[in-house]
Amino acid sequence: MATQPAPAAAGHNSAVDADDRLRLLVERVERLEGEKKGIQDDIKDAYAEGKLSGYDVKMMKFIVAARKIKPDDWREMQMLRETYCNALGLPW
Amino acid sequence: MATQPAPAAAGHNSAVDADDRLRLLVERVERLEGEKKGIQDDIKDAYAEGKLSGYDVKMMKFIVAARKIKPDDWREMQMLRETYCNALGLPW
Amino acid sequence: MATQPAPAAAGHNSAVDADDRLRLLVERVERLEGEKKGIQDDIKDAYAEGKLSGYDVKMMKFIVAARKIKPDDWREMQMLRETYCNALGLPW
Amino acid sequence: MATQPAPAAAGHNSAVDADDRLRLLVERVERLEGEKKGIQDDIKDAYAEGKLSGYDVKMMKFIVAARKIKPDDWREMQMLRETYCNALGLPW
DNA sequence: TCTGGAGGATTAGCGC
DNA sequence: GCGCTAATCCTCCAGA
Repeated sequence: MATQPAPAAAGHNSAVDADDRLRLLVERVERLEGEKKGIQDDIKDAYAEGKLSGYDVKMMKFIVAARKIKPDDWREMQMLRETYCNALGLPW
Repeated sequence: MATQPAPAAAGHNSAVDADDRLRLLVERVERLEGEKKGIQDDIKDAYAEGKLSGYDVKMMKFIVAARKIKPDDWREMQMLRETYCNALGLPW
Repeated sequence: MATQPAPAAAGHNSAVDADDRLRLLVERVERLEGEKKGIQDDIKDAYAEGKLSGYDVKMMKFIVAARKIKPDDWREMQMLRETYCNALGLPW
Repeated sequence: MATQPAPAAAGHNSAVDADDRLRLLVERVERLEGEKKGIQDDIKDAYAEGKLSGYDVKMMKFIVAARKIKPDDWREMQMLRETYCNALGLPW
Protein backbone atom coordinates (compact mmCIF):
# COMPACT_ATOMS: atom_id res chain seq x y z
CA MET A 1 0.00 0.00 0.00
CA ALA A 2 2.82 2.39 0.73
CA THR A 3 0.83 4.91 2.67
CA GLN A 4 2.41 6.93 5.36
CA PRO A 5 2.10 5.92 8.95
CA ALA A 6 -0.40 7.84 10.95
CA PRO A 7 1.06 11.26 11.37
CA ALA A 8 2.98 11.59 14.53
CA ALA A 9 2.73 15.11 15.73
CA ALA A 10 5.37 17.08 13.88
CA GLY A 11 7.99 18.05 16.38
CA HIS A 12 7.13 18.27 20.03
CA ASN A 13 3.38 18.78 19.89
CA SER A 14 0.77 16.48 21.26
CA ALA A 15 -1.60 14.28 19.31
CA VAL A 16 -4.39 16.72 20.02
CA ASP A 17 -2.55 19.42 18.16
CA ALA A 18 -2.05 17.12 15.22
CA ASP A 19 -5.77 16.35 15.23
CA ASP A 20 -6.58 20.02 15.27
CA ARG A 21 -4.29 20.53 12.36
CA LEU A 22 -6.07 17.83 10.40
CA ARG A 23 -9.44 19.22 11.33
CA LEU A 24 -8.43 22.69 10.23
CA LEU A 25 -7.23 21.34 6.93
CA VAL A 26 -10.43 19.43 6.32
CA GLU A 27 -12.61 22.37 7.21
CA ARG A 28 -10.59 24.58 4.92
CA VAL A 29 -11.15 22.19 2.06
CA GLU A 30 -14.84 22.03 2.84
CA ARG A 31 -15.10 25.81 2.82
CA LEU A 32 -13.26 26.02 -0.48
CA GLU A 33 -15.49 23.37 -1.98
CA GLY A 34 -18.48 25.41 -0.90
CA GLU A 35 -17.11 28.48 -2.65
CA LYS A 36 -16.42 26.42 -5.70
CA LYS A 37 -19.96 25.19 -5.80
CA GLY A 38 -21.15 28.78 -5.62
CA ILE A 39 -19.08 29.70 -8.64
CA GLN A 40 -20.35 26.70 -10.52
CA ASP A 41 -23.89 27.79 -9.83
CA ASP A 42 -23.06 31.27 -11.08
CA ILE A 43 -21.77 29.79 -14.31
CA LYS A 44 -24.92 27.80 -14.65
CA ASP A 45 -26.96 30.94 -14.08
CA ALA A 46 -25.02 32.74 -16.78
CA TYR A 47 -25.84 30.05 -19.31
CA ALA A 48 -29.45 30.03 -18.18
CA GLU A 49 -29.72 33.75 -18.76
CA GLY A 50 -28.13 33.37 -22.15
CA LYS A 51 -30.67 30.74 -22.99
CA LEU A 52 -33.49 33.11 -22.02
CA SER A 53 -31.92 35.68 -24.36
CA GLY A 54 -32.32 33.21 -27.19
CA TYR A 55 -28.85 31.74 -27.30
CA ASP A 56 -28.19 28.05 -27.55
CA VAL A 57 -26.38 26.74 -24.48
CA LYS A 58 -24.36 24.25 -26.44
CA MET A 59 -23.25 27.01 -28.74
CA MET A 60 -22.23 29.26 -25.89
CA LYS A 61 -20.16 26.47 -24.42
CA PHE A 62 -18.57 25.91 -27.79
CA ILE A 63 -17.59 29.56 -27.99
CA VAL A 64 -16.11 29.55 -24.53
CA ALA A 65 -14.15 26.42 -25.37
CA ALA A 66 -13.04 27.67 -28.77
CA ARG A 67 -11.70 30.91 -27.32
CA LYS A 68 -9.38 28.90 -25.14
CA ILE A 69 -7.51 27.59 -28.17
CA LYS A 70 -4.87 29.95 -29.45
CA PRO A 71 -5.36 30.65 -33.15
CA ASP A 72 -1.87 29.51 -33.98
CA ASP A 73 -2.55 26.20 -32.34
CA TRP A 74 -5.82 25.92 -34.18
CA ARG A 75 -4.13 26.53 -37.53
CA GLU A 76 -1.42 24.08 -36.70
CA MET A 77 -3.95 21.45 -35.72
CA GLN A 78 -5.73 21.95 -38.99
CA MET A 79 -2.55 21.75 -41.02
CA LEU A 80 -1.39 18.66 -39.21
CA ARG A 81 -4.72 17.08 -39.71
CA GLU A 82 -4.71 17.75 -43.42
CA THR A 83 -1.09 16.80 -43.87
CA TYR A 84 -1.40 13.48 -42.15
CA CYS A 85 -4.75 12.66 -43.54
CA ASN A 86 -3.41 13.22 -47.01
CA ALA A 87 -0.34 11.18 -46.24
CA LEU A 88 -2.57 8.36 -45.09
CA GLY A 89 -4.86 8.62 -48.05
CA LEU A 90 -7.76 9.73 -45.95
CA PRO A 91 -11.05 8.39 -47.22
CA TRP A 92 -12.56 11.91 -47.21
CA MET B 1 -21.99 18.79 -35.13
CA ALA B 2 -25.67 19.59 -35.15
CA THR B 3 -25.64 22.90 -33.36
CA GLN B 4 -28.28 25.53 -33.97
CA PRO B 5 -27.76 28.55 -36.17
CA ALA B 6 -26.85 31.82 -34.58
CA PRO B 7 -29.77 33.34 -32.71
CA ALA B 8 -31.37 36.35 -34.23
CA ALA B 9 -31.38 39.21 -31.78
CA ALA B 10 -34.28 38.67 -29.44
CA GLY B 11 -36.75 41.46 -29.97
CA HIS B 12 -36.12 44.62 -31.95
CA ASN B 13 -32.43 45.21 -31.35
CA SER B 14 -29.71 45.24 -33.91
CA ALA B 15 -27.17 42.53 -34.50
CA VAL B 16 -24.54 44.63 -32.80
CA ASP B 17 -26.53 44.65 -29.60
CA ALA B 18 -26.95 40.92 -29.80
CA ASP B 19 -23.21 40.52 -30.28
CA ASP B 20 -22.53 42.69 -27.27
CA ARG B 21 -24.93 40.69 -25.23
CA LEU B 22 -23.23 37.49 -26.26
CA ARG B 23 -19.82 38.95 -25.62
CA LEU B 24 -20.81 40.03 -22.15
CA LEU B 25 -22.15 36.60 -21.40
CA VAL B 26 -19.05 34.84 -22.65
CA GLU B 27 -16.72 37.13 -20.77
CA ARG B 28 -18.73 36.64 -17.64
CA VAL B 29 -18.41 32.89 -17.95
CA GLU B 30 -14.71 33.17 -18.62
CA ARG B 31 -14.22 35.32 -15.54
CA LEU B 32 -16.17 32.88 -13.41
CA GLU B 33 -14.18 29.97 -14.78
CA GLY B 34 -11.03 31.82 -13.84
CA GLU B 35 -12.24 32.25 -10.28
CA LYS B 36 -13.20 28.61 -10.18
CA LYS B 37 -9.76 27.58 -11.28
CA GLY B 38 -8.31 29.69 -8.51
CA ILE B 39 -10.42 27.89 -5.95
CA GLN B 40 -9.43 24.52 -7.35
CA ASP B 41 -5.79 25.48 -7.03
CA ASP B 42 -6.41 26.53 -3.44
CA ILE B 43 -7.88 23.11 -2.72
CA LYS B 44 -4.85 21.48 -4.29
CA ASP B 45 -2.63 23.65 -2.13
CA ALA B 46 -4.53 22.62 0.97
CA TYR B 47 -3.95 18.94 0.25
CA ALA B 48 -0.31 19.63 -0.61
CA GLU B 49 0.17 21.34 2.74
CA GLY B 50 -1.48 18.46 4.48
CA LYS B 51 0.87 16.10 2.73
CA LEU B 52 3.85 18.12 3.92
CA SER B 53 2.47 17.84 7.44
CA GLY B 54 2.61 14.08 7.09
CA TYR B 55 -0.98 13.34 6.23
CA ASP B 56 -2.00 10.95 3.51
CA VAL B 57 -3.79 12.78 0.69
CA LYS B 58 -6.02 9.86 -0.13
CA MET B 59 -7.16 9.68 3.46
CA MET B 60 -7.82 13.38 3.66
CA LYS B 61 -10.01 13.11 0.61
CA PHE B 62 -11.73 10.16 2.15
CA ILE B 63 -12.46 12.18 5.28
CA VAL B 64 -13.87 15.06 3.29
CA ALA B 65 -16.07 12.68 1.32
CA ALA B 66 -17.17 10.72 4.38
CA ARG B 67 -18.28 13.82 6.23
CA LYS B 68 -20.76 14.47 3.46
CA ILE B 69 -22.59 11.19 4.07
CA LYS B 70 -25.34 11.00 6.64
CA PRO B 71 -24.64 8.37 9.34
CA ASP B 72 -27.79 6.42 8.51
CA ASP B 73 -26.82 6.17 4.87
CA TRP B 74 -23.35 5.12 5.92
CA ARG B 75 -24.72 2.33 8.08
CA GLU B 76 -26.94 1.09 5.32
CA MET B 77 -24.05 1.06 2.89
CA GLN B 78 -21.89 -0.85 5.33
CA MET B 79 -24.58 -3.46 5.79
CA LEU B 80 -24.96 -3.91 2.08
CA ARG B 81 -21.24 -4.29 1.72
CA GLU B 82 -21.10 -6.94 4.35
CA THR B 83 -23.91 -8.81 2.72
CA TYR B 84 -22.20 -8.86 -0.64
CA CYS B 85 -18.79 -9.63 0.80
CA ASN B 86 -20.13 -12.50 2.80
CA ALA B 87 -21.92 -13.84 -0.22
CA LEU B 88 -18.61 -14.11 -2.05
CA GLY B 89 -16.55 -15.16 0.93
CA LEU B 90 -14.39 -12.07 0.95
CA PRO B 91 -12.27 -12.08 4.06
CA TRP B 92 -13.65 -8.76 5.35
CA MET C 1 -29.70 5.65 -0.31
CA ALA C 2 -32.22 3.92 -2.50
CA THR C 3 -30.26 0.78 -3.19
CA GLN C 4 -31.97 -2.47 -3.83
CA PRO C 5 -32.44 -4.97 -1.06
CA ALA C 6 -30.03 -7.82 -1.00
CA PRO C 7 -31.00 -10.11 -3.82
CA ALA C 8 -33.29 -12.81 -2.70
CA ALA C 9 -32.80 -15.82 -4.85
CA ALA C 10 -34.88 -15.31 -7.93
CA GLY C 11 -37.66 -17.86 -7.90
CA HIS C 12 -37.36 -21.06 -5.92
CA ASN C 13 -33.60 -21.36 -5.68
CA SER C 14 -31.54 -21.30 -2.57
CA ALA C 15 -29.27 -18.55 -1.36
CA VAL C 16 -26.32 -20.56 -2.49
CA ASP C 17 -27.52 -20.44 -6.06
CA ALA C 18 -27.87 -16.69 -5.83
CA ASP C 19 -24.35 -16.45 -4.49
CA ASP C 20 -23.08 -18.57 -7.33
CA ARG C 21 -24.82 -16.31 -9.74
CA LEU C 22 -23.12 -13.30 -8.24
CA ARG C 23 -19.79 -15.04 -8.23
CA LEU C 24 -20.15 -15.98 -11.87
CA LEU C 25 -20.96 -12.42 -12.75
CA VAL C 26 -17.99 -11.08 -10.87
CA GLU C 27 -15.62 -13.58 -12.40
CA ARG C 28 -16.94 -12.76 -15.83
CA VAL C 29 -16.24 -9.10 -15.27
CA GLU C 30 -12.79 -9.89 -13.99
CA ARG C 31 -12.03 -11.96 -17.04
CA LEU C 32 -13.24 -9.21 -19.34
CA GLU C 33 -11.19 -6.63 -17.49
CA GLY C 34 -8.17 -8.85 -17.98
CA GLU C 35 -8.77 -8.99 -21.71
CA LYS C 36 -9.24 -5.27 -21.77
CA LYS C 37 -5.95 -4.72 -20.03
CA GLY C 38 -4.29 -6.93 -22.63
CA ILE C 39 -5.69 -4.77 -25.41
CA GLN C 40 -4.55 -1.63 -23.66
CA ASP C 41 -1.06 -3.04 -23.43
CA ASP C 42 -1.16 -3.89 -27.12
CA ILE C 43 -2.06 -0.31 -27.90
CA LYS C 44 0.78 0.89 -25.75
CA ASP C 45 3.11 -1.47 -27.59
CA ALA C 46 1.95 -0.13 -30.92
CA TYR C 47 2.80 3.42 -29.91
CA ALA C 48 6.12 2.26 -28.49
CA GLU C 49 7.00 0.61 -31.77
CA GLY C 50 6.01 3.73 -33.63
CA LYS C 51 8.28 5.74 -31.39
CA LEU C 52 11.16 3.40 -32.17
CA SER C 53 10.45 3.95 -35.86
CA GLY C 54 10.97 7.65 -35.34
CA TYR C 55 7.40 8.81 -34.96
CA ASP C 56 6.27 11.14 -32.24
CA VAL C 57 3.78 9.47 -29.91
CA LYS C 58 1.81 12.63 -29.34
CA MET C 59 1.54 13.07 -33.06
CA MET C 60 0.34 9.51 -33.60
CA LYS C 61 -2.32 9.99 -30.97
CA PHE C 62 -3.34 13.22 -32.62
CA ILE C 63 -3.77 11.43 -35.93
CA VAL C 64 -5.85 8.69 -34.39
CA ALA C 65 -8.03 11.27 -32.68
CA ALA C 66 -8.32 13.46 -35.76
CA ARG C 67 -9.45 10.57 -37.89
CA LYS C 68 -12.39 10.10 -35.58
CA ILE C 69 -13.79 13.49 -36.47
CA LYS C 70 -15.85 13.51 -39.62
CA PRO C 71 -14.58 16.10 -42.08
CA ASP C 72 -17.97 17.75 -42.27
CA ASP C 73 -18.02 18.22 -38.53
CA TRP C 74 -14.50 19.57 -38.65
CA ARG C 75 -15.44 22.13 -41.29
CA GLU C 76 -18.51 23.12 -39.36
CA MET C 77 -16.51 23.55 -36.18
CA GLN C 78 -14.07 25.75 -37.99
CA MET C 79 -16.80 27.85 -39.55
CA LEU C 80 -18.60 28.25 -36.27
CA ARG C 81 -15.40 29.21 -34.56
CA GLU C 82 -14.61 31.86 -37.14
CA THR C 83 -18.13 33.18 -37.27
CA TYR C 84 -18.46 33.62 -33.57
CA CYS C 85 -14.98 34.85 -33.02
CA ASN C 86 -15.56 37.51 -35.65
CA ALA C 87 -18.86 38.41 -34.08
CA LEU C 88 -17.12 38.83 -30.76
CA GLY C 89 -14.28 40.85 -32.24
CA LEU C 90 -11.79 38.19 -31.46
CA PRO C 91 -8.37 39.60 -30.65
CA TRP C 92 -6.78 37.37 -33.29
CA MET D 1 0.60 22.76 -30.04
CA ALA D 2 4.33 22.18 -29.96
CA THR D 3 4.38 18.82 -31.67
CA GLN D 4 7.38 17.67 -33.63
CA PRO D 5 7.62 17.82 -37.40
CA ALA D 6 6.87 14.74 -39.41
CA PRO D 7 9.56 12.13 -39.01
CA ALA D 8 11.84 11.62 -41.91
CA ALA D 9 11.78 8.03 -43.01
CA ALA D 10 14.10 6.11 -40.76
CA GLY D 11 17.02 4.94 -42.82
CA HIS D 12 17.06 4.84 -46.60
CA ASN D 13 13.41 4.29 -47.44
CA SER D 14 11.21 6.58 -49.42
CA ALA D 15 8.49 8.79 -48.07
CA VAL D 16 5.91 6.37 -49.38
CA ASP D 17 7.28 3.62 -47.22
CA ALA D 18 7.21 5.89 -44.20
CA ASP D 19 3.60 6.74 -44.94
CA ASP D 20 2.73 3.08 -45.24
CA ARG D 21 4.42 2.37 -41.98
CA LEU D 22 2.51 5.14 -40.30
CA ARG D 23 -0.71 4.00 -41.87
CA LEU D 24 -0.21 0.50 -40.65
CA LEU D 25 0.48 1.72 -37.17
CA VAL D 26 -2.57 3.96 -37.09
CA GLU D 27 -4.85 1.29 -38.44
CA ARG D 28 -3.50 -1.18 -35.93
CA VAL D 29 -4.29 1.21 -33.10
CA GLU D 30 -7.74 1.85 -34.48
CA ARG D 31 -8.44 -1.83 -34.70
CA LEU D 32 -7.26 -2.40 -31.15
CA GLU D 33 -9.37 0.48 -29.92
CA GLY D 34 -12.33 -1.13 -31.61
CA GLU D 35 -11.72 -4.41 -29.82
CA LYS D 36 -11.31 -2.54 -26.58
CA LYS D 37 -14.63 -0.83 -27.03
CA GLY D 38 -16.22 -4.21 -27.60
CA ILE D 39 -14.83 -5.50 -24.33
CA GLN D 40 -16.03 -2.42 -22.51
CA ASP D 41 -19.50 -2.98 -23.87
CA ASP D 42 -19.37 -6.58 -22.72
CA ILE D 43 -18.51 -5.40 -19.23
CA LYS D 44 -21.41 -3.00 -19.32
CA ASP D 45 -23.65 -5.83 -20.40
CA ALA D 46 -22.47 -8.00 -17.54
CA TYR D 47 -23.39 -5.33 -15.01
CA ALA D 48 -26.69 -4.76 -16.74
CA GLU D 49 -27.52 -8.45 -16.47
CA GLY D 50 -26.56 -8.41 -12.83
CA LYS D 51 -28.88 -5.51 -12.26
CA LEU D 52 -31.70 -7.41 -13.91
CA SER D 53 -30.97 -10.27 -11.53
CA GLY D 54 -31.54 -7.92 -8.64
CA TYR D 55 -27.99 -7.02 -7.79
CA ASP D 56 -26.86 -3.51 -7.04
CA VAL D 57 -24.43 -2.31 -9.71
CA LYS D 58 -22.49 -0.13 -7.32
CA MET D 59 -21.98 -3.07 -5.02
CA MET D 60 -20.91 -5.37 -7.82
CA LYS D 61 -18.31 -2.82 -8.83
CA PHE D 62 -17.21 -2.57 -5.23
CA ILE D 63 -16.76 -6.34 -5.09
CA VAL D 64 -14.71 -6.37 -8.23
CA ALA D 65 -12.52 -3.58 -6.90
CA ALA D 66 -12.19 -5.13 -3.45
CA ARG D 67 -11.06 -8.46 -4.81
CA LYS D 68 -8.09 -6.72 -6.38
CA ILE D 69 -6.77 -5.64 -3.01
CA LYS D 70 -4.58 -7.98 -0.99
CA PRO D 71 -6.01 -8.70 2.45
CA ASP D 72 -2.99 -7.25 4.21
CA ASP D 73 -3.30 -4.02 2.31
CA TRP D 74 -6.98 -3.95 3.07
CA ARG D 75 -6.33 -4.31 6.77
CA GLU D 76 -3.79 -1.55 6.67
CA MET D 77 -6.19 0.72 4.86
CA GLN D 78 -8.93 0.01 7.36
CA MET D 79 -6.62 0.83 10.24
CA LEU D 80 -5.59 4.07 8.62
CA ARG D 81 -9.21 5.00 8.08
CA GLU D 82 -10.08 4.33 11.66
CA THR D 83 -7.16 6.38 12.82
CA TYR D 84 -8.17 9.35 10.71
CA CYS D 85 -11.85 9.01 11.54
CA ASN D 86 -11.16 8.81 15.22
CA ALA D 87 -8.93 11.82 15.00
CA LEU D 88 -11.84 13.85 13.66
CA GLY D 89 -14.52 12.21 15.75
CA LEU D 90 -16.36 10.73 12.82
CA PRO D 91 -19.08 8.41 14.08
CA TRP D 92 -17.68 5.37 12.26
C1' DT E 1 -34.70 7.43 -18.58
C1' DC E 2 -30.76 8.03 -21.08
C1' DT E 3 -27.05 10.32 -23.12
C1' DG E 4 -23.25 13.82 -23.18
C1' DG E 5 -20.13 16.54 -20.59
C1' DA E 6 -17.69 17.93 -16.45
C1' DG E 7 -14.81 16.27 -12.33
C1' DG E 8 -12.10 13.37 -9.93
C1' DA E 9 -9.09 9.37 -9.42
C1' DT E 10 -5.70 6.59 -11.39
C1' DT E 11 -1.88 5.58 -14.14
C1' DA E 12 1.88 6.18 -17.51
C1' DG E 13 5.91 8.91 -18.81
C1' DC E 14 9.61 11.86 -17.35
C1' DG E 15 13.01 14.41 -14.86
C1' DC E 16 15.72 14.80 -10.70
C1' DG F 1 14.32 5.25 -7.53
C1' DC F 2 10.92 8.40 -6.43
C1' DG F 3 8.07 12.20 -7.00
C1' DC F 4 5.82 15.22 -10.41
C1' DT F 5 3.31 16.39 -14.31
C1' DA F 6 0.18 15.24 -17.71
C1' DA F 7 -2.90 12.16 -20.13
C1' DT F 8 -6.34 8.61 -19.72
C1' DC F 9 -10.07 6.32 -17.73
C1' DC F 10 -14.22 6.18 -15.08
C1' DT F 11 -17.91 8.06 -12.38
C1' DC F 12 -21.43 11.19 -11.59
C1' DC F 13 -24.75 14.66 -12.73
C1' DA F 14 -27.12 17.94 -15.35
C1' DG F 15 -30.01 18.34 -19.45
C1' DA F 16 -33.08 16.57 -23.09
